[in-house]
Amino acid sequence: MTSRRGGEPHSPRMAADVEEPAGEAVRLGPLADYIGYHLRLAQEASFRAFAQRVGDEDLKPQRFAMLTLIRENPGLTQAALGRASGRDKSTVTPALDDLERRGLITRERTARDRRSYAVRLTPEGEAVLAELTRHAAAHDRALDEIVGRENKAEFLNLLRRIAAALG
Amino acid sequence: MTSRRGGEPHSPRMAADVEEPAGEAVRLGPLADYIGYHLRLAQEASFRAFAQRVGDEDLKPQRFAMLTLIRENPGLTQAALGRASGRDKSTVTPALDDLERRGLITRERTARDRRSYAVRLTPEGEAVLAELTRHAAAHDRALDEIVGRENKAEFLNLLRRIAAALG
DNA sequence: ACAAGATGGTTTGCGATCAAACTATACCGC
DNA sequence: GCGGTATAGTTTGATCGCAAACCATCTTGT
Repeated sequence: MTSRRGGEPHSPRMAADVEEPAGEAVRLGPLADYIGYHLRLAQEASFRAFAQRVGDEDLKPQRFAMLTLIRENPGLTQAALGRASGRDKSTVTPALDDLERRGLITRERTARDRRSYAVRLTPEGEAVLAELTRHAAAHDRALDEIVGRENKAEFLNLLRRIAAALG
Repeated sequence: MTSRRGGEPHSPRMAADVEEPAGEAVRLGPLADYIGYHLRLAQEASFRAFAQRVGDEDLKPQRFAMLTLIRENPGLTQAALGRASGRDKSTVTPALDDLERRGLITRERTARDRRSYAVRLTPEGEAVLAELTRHAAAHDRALDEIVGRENKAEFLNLLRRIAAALG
Protein backbone atom coordinates (compact mmCIF):
# COMPACT_ATOMS: atom_id res chain seq x y z
CA MET A 1 0.00 0.00 0.00
CA THR A 2 1.31 3.39 -0.90
CA SER A 3 0.83 5.91 1.81
CA ARG A 4 -1.38 8.52 0.30
CA ARG A 5 -1.75 11.98 1.60
CA GLY A 6 -4.77 14.17 1.26
CA GLY A 7 -7.37 15.96 3.25
CA GLU A 8 -10.69 14.51 2.19
CA PRO A 9 -12.88 13.76 5.18
CA HIS A 10 -13.83 10.12 5.24
CA SER A 11 -11.71 9.36 2.23
CA PRO A 12 -11.07 5.67 2.70
CA ARG A 13 -7.32 5.48 2.66
CA MET A 14 -5.75 2.13 3.08
CA ALA A 15 -2.97 1.63 5.55
CA ALA A 16 -0.71 -1.37 5.62
CA ASP A 17 -0.83 -3.21 8.88
CA VAL A 18 1.16 -0.83 10.99
CA GLU A 19 1.68 -1.07 14.72
CA GLU A 20 -2.05 -1.06 15.64
CA PRO A 21 -2.24 -1.12 19.42
CA ALA A 22 -5.23 -3.39 18.88
CA GLY A 23 -5.33 -5.13 22.26
CA GLU A 24 -7.07 -3.53 25.19
CA ALA A 25 -3.75 -2.19 26.48
CA VAL A 26 -4.26 1.45 25.60
CA ARG A 27 -1.59 3.79 26.86
CA LEU A 28 -2.85 6.82 28.72
CA GLY A 29 0.30 8.92 28.50
CA PRO A 30 0.11 12.06 30.64
CA LEU A 31 -3.57 11.34 31.26
CA ALA A 32 -2.54 8.58 33.63
CA ASP A 33 -1.59 11.09 36.30
CA TYR A 34 -4.15 13.79 35.70
CA ILE A 35 -6.56 14.25 38.55
CA GLY A 36 -9.17 15.79 36.28
CA TYR A 37 -9.26 12.77 34.00
CA HIS A 38 -9.76 10.27 36.79
CA LEU A 39 -12.24 12.53 38.48
CA ARG A 40 -14.37 12.39 35.39
CA LEU A 41 -14.15 8.64 34.98
CA ALA A 42 -14.98 8.03 38.63
CA GLN A 43 -17.89 10.45 38.60
CA GLU A 44 -19.40 8.93 35.50
CA ALA A 45 -19.01 5.42 36.83
CA SER A 46 -20.74 6.47 40.02
CA PHE A 47 -23.48 8.23 38.09
CA ARG A 48 -24.21 5.23 35.95
CA ALA A 49 -24.18 2.85 38.88
CA PHE A 50 -26.67 5.04 40.70
CA ALA A 51 -28.98 5.38 37.72
CA GLN A 52 -28.86 1.65 37.22
CA ARG A 53 -29.61 0.94 40.85
CA VAL A 54 -32.72 3.08 41.01
CA GLY A 55 -33.84 1.76 37.68
CA ASP A 56 -34.05 3.47 34.34
CA GLU A 57 -37.67 4.35 34.90
CA ASP A 58 -36.99 6.17 38.11
CA LEU A 59 -35.41 9.44 39.03
CA LYS A 60 -31.78 10.12 38.33
CA PRO A 61 -29.12 11.40 40.73
CA GLN A 62 -29.75 14.96 39.76
CA ARG A 63 -33.43 14.78 40.63
CA PHE A 64 -32.62 12.96 43.82
CA ALA A 65 -30.24 15.72 44.91
CA MET A 66 -32.84 18.36 44.16
CA LEU A 67 -35.56 16.57 46.07
CA THR A 68 -33.26 16.12 49.05
CA LEU A 69 -32.28 19.77 49.03
CA ILE A 70 -35.94 20.76 48.89
CA ARG A 71 -36.82 18.52 51.80
CA GLU A 72 -33.92 19.84 53.85
CA ASN A 73 -34.73 23.46 53.01
CA PRO A 74 -38.46 23.73 52.52
CA GLY A 75 -39.51 26.86 50.73
CA LEU A 76 -36.16 27.58 49.18
CA THR A 77 -36.05 29.40 45.87
CA GLN A 78 -35.09 27.95 42.51
CA ALA A 79 -31.98 30.08 42.42
CA ALA A 80 -30.85 28.81 45.81
CA LEU A 81 -31.60 25.29 44.70
CA GLY A 82 -29.51 25.79 41.60
CA ARG A 83 -26.56 27.08 43.59
CA ALA A 84 -26.77 24.24 46.10
CA SER A 85 -27.02 21.56 43.47
CA GLY A 86 -24.49 23.15 41.17
CA ARG A 87 -26.91 23.63 38.28
CA ASP A 88 -27.68 26.67 36.22
CA LYS A 89 -31.06 28.24 36.83
CA SER A 90 -32.02 27.41 33.27
CA THR A 91 -31.49 23.77 34.16
CA VAL A 92 -33.51 24.02 37.35
CA THR A 93 -36.62 25.33 35.63
CA PRO A 94 -37.38 22.32 33.41
CA ALA A 95 -36.33 19.89 36.13
CA LEU A 96 -38.85 21.41 38.51
CA ASP A 97 -41.44 21.51 35.74
CA ASP A 98 -41.03 17.78 35.54
CA LEU A 99 -41.15 17.19 39.29
CA GLU A 100 -44.20 19.42 39.55
CA ARG A 101 -45.92 17.60 36.73
CA ARG A 102 -45.33 14.37 38.59
CA GLY A 103 -46.89 15.88 41.68
CA LEU A 104 -43.73 15.64 43.79
CA ILE A 105 -43.21 19.34 44.49
CA THR A 106 -45.13 22.60 44.63
CA ARG A 107 -44.11 26.10 43.64
CA GLU A 108 -45.75 28.92 45.55
CA ARG A 109 -45.30 32.61 45.04
CA THR A 110 -44.12 34.33 48.17
CA ALA A 111 -45.18 37.68 49.53
CA ARG A 112 -41.63 38.52 50.48
CA ASP A 113 -40.23 38.45 46.95
CA ARG A 114 -42.75 38.12 44.21
CA ARG A 115 -40.19 37.19 41.63
CA SER A 116 -39.36 33.89 43.25
CA TYR A 117 -41.11 30.68 44.13
CA ALA A 118 -41.05 28.81 47.41
CA VAL A 119 -40.44 25.21 46.47
CA ARG A 120 -41.71 22.40 48.68
CA LEU A 121 -42.24 18.67 48.62
CA THR A 122 -45.72 17.25 48.44
CA PRO A 123 -46.55 14.22 50.60
CA GLU A 124 -46.15 12.18 47.44
CA GLY A 125 -42.75 13.77 46.97
CA GLU A 126 -41.77 12.85 50.51
CA ALA A 127 -42.76 9.26 49.86
CA VAL A 128 -40.86 9.02 46.59
CA LEU A 129 -37.83 10.66 48.13
CA ALA A 130 -37.87 8.22 51.02
CA GLU A 131 -37.73 5.37 48.55
CA LEU A 132 -35.00 7.03 46.52
CA THR A 133 -33.01 7.68 49.67
CA ARG A 134 -32.89 3.96 50.35
CA HIS A 135 -31.35 3.38 46.95
CA ALA A 136 -28.94 6.27 47.38
CA ALA A 137 -27.84 5.03 50.77
CA ALA A 138 -27.16 1.59 49.36
CA HIS A 139 -25.25 3.15 46.49
CA ASP A 140 -23.12 5.20 48.81
CA ARG A 141 -22.43 2.22 51.02
CA ALA A 142 -21.03 0.53 47.94
CA LEU A 143 -18.84 3.56 47.35
CA ASP A 144 -17.80 3.50 50.99
CA GLU A 145 -16.66 -0.06 50.59
CA ILE A 146 -14.61 0.80 47.54
CA VAL A 147 -13.00 3.80 49.17
CA GLY A 148 -12.61 2.18 52.55
CA ARG A 149 -13.89 3.40 55.88
CA GLU A 150 -10.58 4.76 56.99
CA ASN A 151 -10.18 6.86 53.84
CA LYS A 152 -13.66 8.27 53.44
CA ALA A 153 -13.35 11.41 55.52
CA GLU A 154 -10.12 12.46 53.89
CA PHE A 155 -11.45 11.62 50.45
CA LEU A 156 -14.58 13.69 50.95
CA ASN A 157 -12.49 16.57 52.20
CA LEU A 158 -10.35 16.56 49.10
CA LEU A 159 -13.43 16.52 46.89
CA ARG A 160 -14.88 19.43 48.84
CA ARG A 161 -11.65 21.33 48.58
CA ILE A 162 -11.60 20.92 44.82
CA ALA A 163 -15.19 22.06 44.42
CA ALA A 164 -14.64 25.01 46.73
CA ALA A 165 -11.35 26.13 45.21
CA LEU A 166 -12.50 25.89 41.60
CA GLY A 167 -16.17 26.67 42.06
CA MET B 1 -43.05 22.72 25.83
CA THR B 2 -44.24 23.79 29.20
CA SER B 3 -45.62 27.04 28.01
CA ARG B 4 -45.98 29.21 30.99
CA ARG B 5 -45.16 32.86 31.00
CA GLY B 6 -43.77 34.52 34.03
CA GLY B 7 -47.09 35.97 35.06
CA GLU B 8 -49.20 32.91 35.71
CA PRO B 9 -48.01 30.43 38.28
CA HIS B 10 -49.53 27.01 37.83
CA SER B 11 -50.99 26.83 41.27
CA PRO B 12 -51.05 30.44 42.37
CA ARG B 13 -51.10 29.84 46.07
CA MET B 14 -49.69 32.56 48.19
CA ALA B 15 -47.52 31.61 51.10
CA ALA B 16 -47.12 33.87 54.05
CA ASP B 17 -43.51 34.39 54.99
CA VAL B 18 -42.80 31.02 56.49
CA GLU B 19 -39.37 29.84 57.58
CA GLU B 20 -37.71 30.57 54.21
CA PRO B 21 -34.10 29.44 54.52
CA ALA B 22 -33.35 32.48 52.40
CA GLY B 23 -29.70 33.00 53.30
CA GLU B 24 -27.01 31.11 51.46
CA ALA B 25 -26.85 28.58 54.30
CA VAL B 26 -28.53 25.71 52.53
CA ARG B 27 -28.61 22.48 54.45
CA LEU B 28 -27.41 19.44 52.55
CA GLY B 29 -28.91 16.78 54.79
CA PRO B 30 -27.72 13.28 53.89
CA LEU B 31 -26.08 14.69 50.76
CA ALA B 32 -23.35 16.13 52.96
CA ASP B 33 -21.75 12.73 53.38
CA TYR B 34 -22.45 11.15 50.02
CA ILE B 35 -19.37 10.44 48.02
CA GLY B 36 -21.31 10.49 44.76
CA TYR B 37 -22.60 14.00 45.36
CA HIS B 38 -19.19 15.48 46.08
CA LEU B 39 -17.66 13.54 43.25
CA ARG B 40 -20.03 15.23 40.88
CA LEU B 41 -19.44 18.72 42.26
CA ALA B 42 -15.67 18.30 42.16
CA GLN B 43 -15.69 16.90 38.65
CA GLU B 44 -17.84 19.69 37.32
CA ALA B 45 -15.74 22.32 39.01
CA SER B 46 -12.64 20.81 37.49
CA PHE B 47 -14.30 20.58 34.09
CA ARG B 48 -15.33 24.21 34.11
CA ALA B 49 -11.94 25.39 35.32
CA PHE B 50 -10.27 23.50 32.51
CA ALA B 51 -12.62 24.80 29.85
CA GLN B 52 -12.10 28.32 31.12
CA ARG B 53 -8.34 27.95 31.16
CA VAL B 54 -8.03 26.80 27.58
CA GLY B 55 -10.53 29.41 26.49
CA ASP B 56 -14.05 29.00 25.29
CA GLU B 57 -12.92 29.01 21.68
CA ASP B 58 -10.58 26.11 22.16
CA LEU B 59 -10.99 22.42 22.68
CA LYS B 60 -12.69 21.06 25.74
CA PRO B 61 -11.37 18.40 28.14
CA GLN B 62 -13.06 15.64 26.24
CA ARG B 63 -11.36 16.53 22.98
CA PHE B 64 -8.07 16.93 24.77
CA ALA B 65 -8.34 13.44 26.23
CA MET B 66 -9.14 11.99 22.84
CA LEU B 67 -6.24 13.73 21.15
CA THR B 68 -3.88 12.55 23.85
CA LEU B 69 -5.09 8.98 23.57
CA ILE B 70 -4.62 9.12 19.80
CA ARG B 71 -1.11 10.45 20.14
CA GLU B 72 -0.21 7.80 22.69
CA ASN B 73 -1.75 5.02 20.62
CA PRO B 74 -1.40 5.96 16.98
CA GLY B 75 -3.64 3.98 14.72
CA LEU B 76 -6.08 2.92 17.37
CA THR B 77 -9.68 2.31 16.42
CA GLN B 78 -12.66 4.43 17.32
CA ALA B 79 -14.02 1.68 19.49
CA ALA B 80 -10.79 1.43 21.46
CA LEU B 81 -10.75 5.20 21.76
CA GLY B 82 -14.28 5.15 23.10
CA ARG B 83 -13.43 2.53 25.70
CA ALA B 84 -10.31 4.35 26.82
CA SER B 85 -12.01 7.71 27.12
CA GLY B 86 -15.19 6.29 28.60
CA ARG B 87 -17.44 7.44 25.77
CA ASP B 88 -19.97 5.56 23.74
CA LYS B 89 -19.00 4.89 20.15
CA SER B 90 -21.91 7.04 19.03
CA THR B 91 -20.26 9.92 20.88
CA VAL B 92 -16.85 9.24 19.37
CA THR B 93 -18.07 9.45 15.79
CA PRO B 94 -19.17 13.11 15.75
CA ALA B 95 -16.25 14.14 17.94
CA LEU B 96 -13.82 12.69 15.42
CA ASP B 97 -15.83 14.19 12.57
CA ASP B 98 -15.13 17.54 14.15
CA LEU B 99 -11.44 16.87 14.77
CA GLU B 100 -11.07 15.60 11.23
CA ARG B 101 -12.82 18.63 9.81
CA ARG B 102 -10.35 20.81 11.70
CA GLY B 103 -7.51 18.86 10.20
CA LEU B 104 -6.22 17.54 13.52
CA ILE B 105 -6.66 13.82 12.88
CA THR B 106 -6.93 11.35 10.02
CA ARG B 107 -9.00 8.21 9.66
CA GLU B 108 -7.58 5.48 7.48
CA ARG B 109 -9.13 2.20 6.60
CA THR B 110 -6.93 -0.71 7.55
CA ALA B 111 -6.29 -3.86 5.58
CA ARG B 112 -6.42 -5.90 8.74
CA ASP B 113 -10.02 -5.08 9.58
CA ARG B 114 -11.94 -3.21 6.98
CA ARG B 115 -14.72 -2.29 9.37
CA SER B 116 -12.51 -0.05 11.46
CA TYR B 117 -10.45 3.08 11.02
CA ALA B 118 -6.90 3.70 12.17
CA VAL B 119 -7.00 7.11 13.80
CA ARG B 120 -3.90 9.29 13.85
CA LEU B 121 -2.86 12.83 14.59
CA THR B 122 -1.83 15.14 11.78
CA PRO B 123 1.18 17.40 12.30
CA GLU B 124 -1.34 20.16 12.90
CA GLY B 125 -2.99 17.93 15.49
CA GLU B 126 0.34 17.37 17.20
CA ALA B 127 0.91 21.10 17.38
CA VAL B 128 -2.53 21.86 18.76
CA LEU B 129 -2.22 19.04 21.26
CA ALA B 130 1.14 20.33 22.43
CA GLU B 131 -0.44 23.68 23.17
CA LEU B 132 -3.42 22.08 24.89
CA THR B 133 -1.11 19.93 26.96
CA ARG B 134 0.50 23.03 28.38
CA HIS B 135 -2.88 24.25 29.56
CA ALA B 136 -3.82 20.85 30.90
CA ALA B 137 -0.57 20.55 32.79
CA ALA B 138 -1.12 23.94 34.37
CA HIS B 139 -4.65 22.94 35.26
CA ASP B 140 -3.53 19.76 36.87
CA ARG B 141 -0.81 21.54 38.79
CA ALA B 142 -3.57 23.70 40.24
CA LEU B 143 -5.45 20.56 41.22
CA ASP B 144 -2.25 19.13 42.70
CA GLU B 145 -1.93 22.18 44.87
CA ILE B 146 -5.48 21.85 46.09
CA VAL B 147 -5.14 18.17 46.83
CA GLY B 148 -1.64 18.43 48.19
CA ARG B 149 1.41 16.62 46.92
CA GLU B 150 1.39 14.14 49.74
CA ASN B 151 -2.21 13.13 49.08
CA LYS B 152 -2.20 12.92 45.32
CA ALA B 153 -1.16 9.31 44.86
CA GLU B 154 -3.71 8.00 47.32
CA PHE B 155 -6.39 10.25 45.89
CA LEU B 156 -5.77 9.06 42.36
CA ASN B 157 -5.85 5.47 43.52
CA LEU B 158 -9.24 5.91 45.12
CA LEU B 159 -10.60 7.50 41.96
CA ARG B 160 -9.22 4.63 39.91
CA ARG B 161 -10.72 2.11 42.27
CA ILE B 162 -14.14 3.69 41.95
CA ALA B 163 -14.01 3.77 38.16
CA ALA B 164 -12.76 0.19 38.03
CA ALA B 165 -15.25 -1.20 40.54
CA LEU B 166 -18.30 0.49 39.05
CA GLY B 167 -17.23 0.64 35.41
C1' DA C 1 -39.05 58.97 44.42
C1' DC C 2 -36.56 57.66 40.43
C1' DA C 3 -33.24 55.78 37.50
C1' DA C 4 -29.82 52.19 37.26
C1' DG C 5 -28.44 47.92 38.27
C1' DA C 6 -29.08 43.33 40.47
C1' DT C 7 -31.71 39.16 40.86
C1' DG C 8 -35.45 35.33 40.05
C1' DG C 9 -37.41 32.78 36.53
C1' DT C 10 -38.36 31.36 31.67
C1' DT C 11 -37.19 30.56 26.95
C1' DT C 12 -34.23 29.51 23.17
C1' DG C 13 -30.19 27.70 20.94
C1' DC C 14 -26.48 24.72 21.05
C1' DG C 15 -23.26 20.93 22.37
C1' DA C 16 -22.44 16.55 24.71
C1' DT C 17 -24.00 12.25 25.78
C1' DC C 18 -26.27 7.62 25.55
C1' DA C 19 -29.26 3.97 23.71
C1' DA C 20 -31.10 1.66 20.00
C1' DA C 21 -31.55 0.54 15.17
C1' DC C 22 -28.95 -0.23 11.12
C1' DT C 23 -25.06 -1.56 7.64
C1' DA C 24 -20.83 -3.69 6.71
C1' DT C 25 -17.36 -6.74 7.88
C1' DA C 26 -15.12 -10.32 10.74
C1' DC C 27 -15.01 -14.54 13.35
C1' DC C 28 -16.53 -19.15 14.82
C1' DG C 29 -18.68 -23.72 14.75
C1' DC C 30 -19.90 -27.19 11.94
C1' DG D 1 -17.91 -22.82 2.68
C1' DC D 2 -22.21 -21.40 5.35
C1' DG D 3 -24.90 -19.58 8.79
C1' DG D 4 -25.06 -17.40 13.19
C1' DT D 5 -23.14 -14.27 16.07
C1' DA D 6 -20.01 -10.56 17.37
C1' DT D 7 -17.90 -6.17 16.36
C1' DA D 8 -16.80 -1.30 13.93
C1' DG D 9 -18.92 2.60 12.65
C1' DT D 10 -22.94 5.71 11.58
C1' DT D 11 -27.45 7.64 12.24
C1' DT D 12 -31.42 9.00 14.81
C1' DG D 13 -33.93 10.30 18.90
C1' DA D 14 -33.96 11.57 23.49
C1' DT D 15 -32.18 13.93 27.78
C1' DC D 16 -29.24 16.95 30.23
C1' DG D 17 -26.57 20.83 30.67
C1' DC D 18 -24.99 25.79 29.93
C1' DA D 19 -25.06 30.52 28.16
C1' DA D 20 -27.43 34.34 26.58
C1' DA D 21 -31.56 37.04 25.81
C1' DC D 22 -35.51 38.44 27.95
C1' DC D 23 -39.27 40.09 31.41
C1' DA D 24 -40.76 41.07 36.09
C1' DT D 25 -39.48 42.53 40.39
C1' DC D 26 -36.38 43.99 43.99
C1' DT D 27 -32.51 47.01 45.69
C1' DT D 28 -29.52 50.79 45.76
C1' DG D 29 -27.62 55.39 44.97
C1' DT D 30 -28.62 59.97 44.86
